[in-house]
Amino acid sequence: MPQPESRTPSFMMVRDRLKEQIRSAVESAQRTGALPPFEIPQFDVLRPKQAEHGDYSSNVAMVAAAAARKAGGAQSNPRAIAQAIADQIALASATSTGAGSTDAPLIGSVEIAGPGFLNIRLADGWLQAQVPAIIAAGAAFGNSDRLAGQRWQVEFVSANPTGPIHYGGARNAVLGDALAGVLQAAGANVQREYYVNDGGSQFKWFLETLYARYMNLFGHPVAIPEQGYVGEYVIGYAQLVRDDVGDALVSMDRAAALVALRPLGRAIVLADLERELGRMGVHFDNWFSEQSLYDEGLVQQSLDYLDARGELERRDGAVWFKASAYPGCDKDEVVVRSTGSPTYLAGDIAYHYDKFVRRGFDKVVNVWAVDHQGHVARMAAVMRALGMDPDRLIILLYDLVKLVRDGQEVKLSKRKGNLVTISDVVDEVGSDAMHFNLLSRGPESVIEFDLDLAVAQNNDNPVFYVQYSHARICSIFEKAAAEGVAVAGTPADTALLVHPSELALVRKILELEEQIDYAVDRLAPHNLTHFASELARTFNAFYRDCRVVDPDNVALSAARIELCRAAQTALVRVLTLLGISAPTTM
RNA sequence: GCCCCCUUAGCUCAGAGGAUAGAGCAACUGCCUUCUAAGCAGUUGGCCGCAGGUUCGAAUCCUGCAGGGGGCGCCA
Repeated sequence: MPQPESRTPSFMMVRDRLKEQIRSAVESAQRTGALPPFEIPQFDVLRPKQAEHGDYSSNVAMVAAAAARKAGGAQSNPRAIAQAIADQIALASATSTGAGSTDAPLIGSVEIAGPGFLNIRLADGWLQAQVPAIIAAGAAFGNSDRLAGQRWQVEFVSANPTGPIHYGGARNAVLGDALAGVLQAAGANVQREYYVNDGGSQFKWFLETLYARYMNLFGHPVAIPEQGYVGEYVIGYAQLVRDDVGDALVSMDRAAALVALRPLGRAIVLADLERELGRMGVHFDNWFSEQSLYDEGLVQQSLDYLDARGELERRDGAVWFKASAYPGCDKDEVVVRSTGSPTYLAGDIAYHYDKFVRRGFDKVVNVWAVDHQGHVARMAAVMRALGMDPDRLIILLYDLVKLVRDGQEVKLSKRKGNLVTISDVVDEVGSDAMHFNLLSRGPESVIEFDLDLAVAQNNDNPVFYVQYSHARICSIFEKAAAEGVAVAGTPADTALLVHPSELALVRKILELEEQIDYAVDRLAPHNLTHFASELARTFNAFYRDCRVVDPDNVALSAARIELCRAAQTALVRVLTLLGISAPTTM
């Protein structure tokens, strides 16, 4: 059978190809006089909910009817217009078959239904030909070039460097990581960045706590400051400091010791953050220091820049950013206190100046918890004040995670010390279950996560369902190899795949591209968890209906092995994007 | 008071202006001589918070209202 050798991993999405074919069919119909001349309006190609309505449907005839009527044409019945378009599509498909084309025709049939929908069914031959193409695409399957050439940054987590991250931060981590993944899949050059807030008061209180714990190790009764961190983990950090420098800080005066402690404490807490995030498979390309903005004078530089543009004002001894001049902001914001010390916003202005002006990212996504929503309009104002298009900065807000244990909500607080960390939850439910759970809902929904239930219902967790399917595929490969029927990777005639469950599986696999595109569109990857479940379910239906390993039909077995490999390709791809492992046995 | 988000099956949630609103869990009924039954098939379950509007068509867009959550600091 003809193999689509020329197809690259990023071939045009089916939906877009259909749209193109429909458009040219309309134009052909207009040329032949079947349709009156009119400007082709915006129309949709979408996936019908009902399977009987085909693989795709289009409302082109309905929206064209209005346009035709407006153009004064006699033909304005949507169903009649649909018929004219369908005729042209059928004609085009029939004539494109020959001419030595390596591409099988995409469209199998077109039907007219309801008020004038065009219901399109993909051709079996085309579907069969996609199986080797999917396998060939491998880890790149589902990629597109939609964002090719663009430099993106996703800044996420960015929890204060004062100790382990609480569970709510896990949502930020999985969301940012998955988002960065789909942006990369869409062709963008993506940097994952963690903004380290080592320049503010929280870090200062952390250092003072660390100092107190350190001194306590040597029997000196230094009290933990009132705003310090009482969690016992700081004792562990203090022991690491002692391991590193011994009693060198004990004899120093307090101020000098704190200065010396700054890089030590920073390194210790960052190592802890990195390790903890690493346990969930989340890794950053860059850890950006807030303090460095001050050390390099960038805060002053960007404030001077705003001042020169007339965006600042001195009032009541403080320096204000005139945010109220911008939409969504009802008041000005202090950037330098009357005490002379800059506010957090001053650092943030410099930080974003750095992101866009110095480092030149085309787009930046900041993943923030919803309690920072007041900061969103402010940052848009900052962008405008810096003379940049505010659309280049995208703030992705996600709502909170309510952790429930023993029927009661667990309050998360580093200060109180009854910390529930990411590691705690990874220990309890596992990284994979946590990823799936936190990524199966939209960012704006509140998640109530019952730890007891998660443990008790381990087997009912959808993530296991999906992983089980993958393990099942691997098991089939072993079985096939053991029986000497077919080895994965041997050439096969995928035209033998004609069973409805086989073709349904190919269809579902091919949907991944659109799912990734949709996630990029919305900058929210939660549709991918649902897709993963659907893909697994579709595979299981195929598994039920079609025996893969059959010594009496080696050719068919080989073709089905290839289909399994294609399914595996898609499963691994979507699980990888979600930060979930694909175990070979369970 | 002003601003933002949410409200869909008993529960947790999807739903991209399209046709008869979907999954999972829970409940009930079947299916292992079989490549993983950690699976599959089926049944039950809905004034899509309420009321208007926009249009060929609204869970989806607009307005108002109710309920829930969050934000409005010379905090970060």
